[in-house]
Amino acid sequence: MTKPTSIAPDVIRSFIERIERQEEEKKALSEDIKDIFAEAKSSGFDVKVLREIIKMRKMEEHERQEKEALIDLYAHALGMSRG
Amino acid sequence: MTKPTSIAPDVIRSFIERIERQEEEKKALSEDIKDIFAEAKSSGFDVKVLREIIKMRKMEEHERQEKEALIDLYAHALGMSRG
Amino acid sequence: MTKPTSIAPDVIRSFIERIERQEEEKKALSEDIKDIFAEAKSSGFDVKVLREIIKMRKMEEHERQEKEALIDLYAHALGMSRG
Amino acid sequence: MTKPTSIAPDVIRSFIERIERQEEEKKALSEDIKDIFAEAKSSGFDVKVLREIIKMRKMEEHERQEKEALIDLYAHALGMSRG
DNA sequence: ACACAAAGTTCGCGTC
DNA sequence: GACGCGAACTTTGTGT
Repeated sequence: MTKPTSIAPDVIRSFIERIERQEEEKKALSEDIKDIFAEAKSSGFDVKVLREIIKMRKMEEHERQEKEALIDLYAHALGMSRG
Repeated sequence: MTKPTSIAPDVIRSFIERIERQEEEKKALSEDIKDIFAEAKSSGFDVKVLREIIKMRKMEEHERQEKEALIDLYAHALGMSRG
Repeated sequence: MTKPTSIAPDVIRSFIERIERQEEEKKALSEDIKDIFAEAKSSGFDVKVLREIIKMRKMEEHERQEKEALIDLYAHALGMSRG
Repeated sequence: MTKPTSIAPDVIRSFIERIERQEEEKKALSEDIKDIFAEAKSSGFDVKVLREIIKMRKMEEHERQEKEALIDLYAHALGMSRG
């Protein structure tokens, strides 16, 4: 068996390119979102208000998840299992 | 009137020391909090559960504030002022 | 023609949901990227170094684009077109 | 003698409120620091540079402490005490 | 020691 | 064009 002479340039390149591809897609999505806000604005909506609403909806979702987590935690602390 | 020959070493020193003092206090508070958790633990409480409860209370407070912000935002968007 | 009774709840809902959908996709991509870094790490690569490389490549890309822009500028100034 | 009906609600409440109080103070300090930076900025200082200086001073302090610790270590190893 | 979570810091956009 | 706000990334701390 032969020992590799260096640290696999192909492998590292592959990782980097995969990541860069995903980041490109993320960037595209960010631009899409920006466009939607612009569209909403030109439909007469207040962008700041929209952002605030979206933020609140996200928090509500998050809070719901936290409640679930807390219930689980109590259940375990009390030696109960959920089934 | 005389132009200062350089950038006020005393002034910059003062700013830096004021900031460092506050950061010291912050660090002390972090340690206090750690101690309280340790104390609670040795009183038989589950630290993880405590953290979760505190997190949820914080979120509820935050959510309340967001609702206020949204109401303000709507009020402004609708040309109303809160008096 | 009927006058709308309020400020188009359906329209605002549509905007918000479109945005939320894109944000979900962004989040999914972020997790994908995280996974790739994890995979690279377990292949023996240093994540911090990888990040650094990616950052450098991005800067180089940026510089390349600036050079392109400059060439275009000159080309136009000289009445040339790139074909 | 009466058996407690549950797991000490007052005690847990006390712990939580003590922690929350310390966290409030931490938050207040963070805001103070922010204000000081703002004040420095409006006095013509570059906030980024200030941050960098503070970071360096912190590192130097850290190194100093390590040296102290090393000296202590030697002192103990040699049966000496610092008076 | 590793992974997840939170905090702090930096970057980019919109506004004035 | 500078300022402030909001989002993204990085880094530090915490729990497993």
